[in-house]
Amino acid sequence: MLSQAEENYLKEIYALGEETHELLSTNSIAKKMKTKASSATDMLQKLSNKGLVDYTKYKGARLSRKGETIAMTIVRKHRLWETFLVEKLGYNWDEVHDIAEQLEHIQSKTLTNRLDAFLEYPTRDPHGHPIPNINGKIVTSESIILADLNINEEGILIGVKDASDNFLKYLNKINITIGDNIKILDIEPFDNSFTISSDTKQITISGNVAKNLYIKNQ
Amino acid sequence: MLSQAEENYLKEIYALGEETHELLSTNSIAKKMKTKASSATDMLQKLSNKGLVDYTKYKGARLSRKGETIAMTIVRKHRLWETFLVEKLGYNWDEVHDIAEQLEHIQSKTLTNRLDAFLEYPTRDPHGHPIPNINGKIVTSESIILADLNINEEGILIGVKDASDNFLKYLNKINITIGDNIKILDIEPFDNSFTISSDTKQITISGNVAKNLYIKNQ
DNA sequence: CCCATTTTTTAGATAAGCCTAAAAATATTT
DNA sequence: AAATATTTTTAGGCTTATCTAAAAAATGGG
Ligand SMILES: [Mn+2]
Ligand SMILES: [Mn+2]
Ligand SMILES: [Mn+2]
Ligand SMILES: [Mn+2]
Repeated sequence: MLSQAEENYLKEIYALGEETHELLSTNSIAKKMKTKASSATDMLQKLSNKGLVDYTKYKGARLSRKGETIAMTIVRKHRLWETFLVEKLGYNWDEVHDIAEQLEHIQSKTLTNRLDAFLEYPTRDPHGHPIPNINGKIVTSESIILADLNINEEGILIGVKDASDNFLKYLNKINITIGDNIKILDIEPFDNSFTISSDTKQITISGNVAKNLYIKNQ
Repeated sequence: MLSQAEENYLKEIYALGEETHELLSTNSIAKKMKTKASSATDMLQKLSNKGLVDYTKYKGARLSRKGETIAMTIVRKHRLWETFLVEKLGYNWDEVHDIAEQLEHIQSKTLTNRLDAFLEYPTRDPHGHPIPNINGKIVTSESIILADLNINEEGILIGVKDASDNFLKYLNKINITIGDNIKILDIEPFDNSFTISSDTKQITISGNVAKNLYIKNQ
């Protein structure tokens, strides 16, 4: 059985490496864990001894097959609990992360799957992030980044890349939610900002914001 | 913020002292925590420094006012989560303790109360144990022990005192559940066993079992 | 390719929570 | 009331996860 600290490391190493699957630097892992590089080194050595990461001194680390499997179970639990908190307890999408951060560590062979069933097998969490299934596999429709759309193209907002408090609160403020139909009206080459219509309203968002919105690939 | 270990101690000290409110010996606390007396001493010193127990070296300990308040919030969480697991996720009453043992430590100002509302403010958990309300107060109808009833008296089973796996599985086996209408048919003075009718069926239980069943005081 | 800078690892400390063994206090017997 | 037994505390160790400071390795500009 892994400690909460070990599980948190595995999950964040997964998040960091998800896209590139490259070796990750000790520093990048330490930063993600909000800790010091020396602490990250300690943990990488421990996880390496347990066969959960492939780690070479001074080179970097990535999850092993076994480590990735465990990381997926934690991601699954995190996202299912977030879904529970929003769907069943009425929380907002910007309120659930810290609670799920704790709930993801509950150890029970059956709990996760019963929760999954209770929620009727959701495929995405409140931030639109895909929920791994019981086998740890992600099976969801592909998505693209809003910033990659051209003028006059449109699609449904299915998720956010950055799920930080600040970003979610910003989206609340400009009244953009998952499920909105978004159409690109204009792209300003000068600052790369996007003018979009979302359902009825029309707004302008920065290129940075546009890079953090996932649109259903249709 | 208290550690899980500290919270577990407070909760078990509460459970031990609930009835008598007497000073508790280090040994009794150690036994309840399934740990060594020296470890219990360490913890009692720490809790005493934090003002959560009143502790006198070589004499014993009891919860302080402040410690009891905290203990009640943990008991509340434990029992609400057990109720959730049975009512919403379909667990049996003998399967939920270990999971609730973990869930009771989730820290969130709002979660417990939202869960309470979601469950429609239950007053008893799946074992019939009273659930403290948002103010930490227990407000439930009084109950008496089945063993205190006389021949021909009857009442509704509202809870069990011992909620151990073994006892719950025994009750499953003899088909006794909370809500059953139980009537005392005979009490055998020789071994203090009780012959009872529970709904339609008629069975004999030991005096020990009878001492662990709570009947609604009517 | 060398030297300075940056990154990473190691060394040594600390705090929590547990342990065993020994010492101290208390309780029980005779 | 002494001797013995039991209970409780203390002393000292271990593990996990963190930190700071120092050492070692890697990197990159000239
Ligand atoms: Mn976490
Ligand atoms: Mn999420
Ligand atoms: Mn617990
Ligand atoms: Mn219970």
